[in-house]
Amino acid sequence: MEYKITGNMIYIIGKDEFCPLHILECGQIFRFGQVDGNYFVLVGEHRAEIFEEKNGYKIVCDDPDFFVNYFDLKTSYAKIKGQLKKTPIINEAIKEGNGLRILMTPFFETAISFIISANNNMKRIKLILNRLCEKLGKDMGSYYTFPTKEYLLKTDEKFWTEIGAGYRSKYLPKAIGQLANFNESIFCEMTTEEVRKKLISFSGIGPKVADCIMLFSLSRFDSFPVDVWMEKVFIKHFGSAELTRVQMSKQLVKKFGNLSGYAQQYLFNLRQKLAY
DNA sequence: AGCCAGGAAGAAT
DNA sequence: ATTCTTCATGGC
Repeated sequence: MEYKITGNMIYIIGKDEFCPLHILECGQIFRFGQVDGNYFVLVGEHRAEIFEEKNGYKIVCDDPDFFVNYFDLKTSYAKIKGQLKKTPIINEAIKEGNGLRILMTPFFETAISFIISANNNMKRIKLILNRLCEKLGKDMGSYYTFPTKEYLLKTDEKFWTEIGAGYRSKYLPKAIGQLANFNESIFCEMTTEEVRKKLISFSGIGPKVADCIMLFSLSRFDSFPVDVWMEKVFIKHFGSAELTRVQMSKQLVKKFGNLSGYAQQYLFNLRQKLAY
């Protein structure tokens, strides 16, 4: 992936491995939007805006080094896509999501976001997270940051109910307490199965949310989150409907190995077409 | 109006 | 160790 940094800008050279539509609209993050037809993305305390150019994209942001890591620009997708194209259904999905990339979202923000995502829909997840940041984030003028642990630790069940988190409101304060004095760097020495087990021990985190956290914030690409959509895709394109979602996920990880997460994202990006 | 959404917790079996 | 029930809420 070719890029160069100039001042507060990152220039993406070429459009084959980077497309804001594919990257942002595939459900790995929820704090993004458009102004004047250009995508912007919020992560932690940062903001970036993406402008399309003739032969690439211009990312205007507050911290280019942070966003080089966030967009994982040092990873080339050529091999990944080449390998995955051998599976016909994913080859089809890659055609429709060629510029997709898996982001490197901070652990704590990802965990909170995906606890909220359980049995929920994209629009309401975005709504709840926007309300959270407006209430507890730092006002940066044109946007609000994601709240710090310090502020999140002060929240109670009532707070989350008020911003519309529904029945997840009772898990969140407990999960925040558990996560706040937990250092995710210990995951480095653990297998993916051990990390998953640890994550599931936290309130509000089950198998699917754990898989999302591992994939989107811990670079565990040997995980394949199976939600209601991927269950439909699995039944139609991969196997029987008699399996549980956890069993489907296991089968898919066995098939795709360290490319599982990428495979999942290409399929999820095309979920409406592939599920029915 | 009823059904659904990037599921998990707790109870029952 | 697995299956069943319940859980808020905004959008379509």
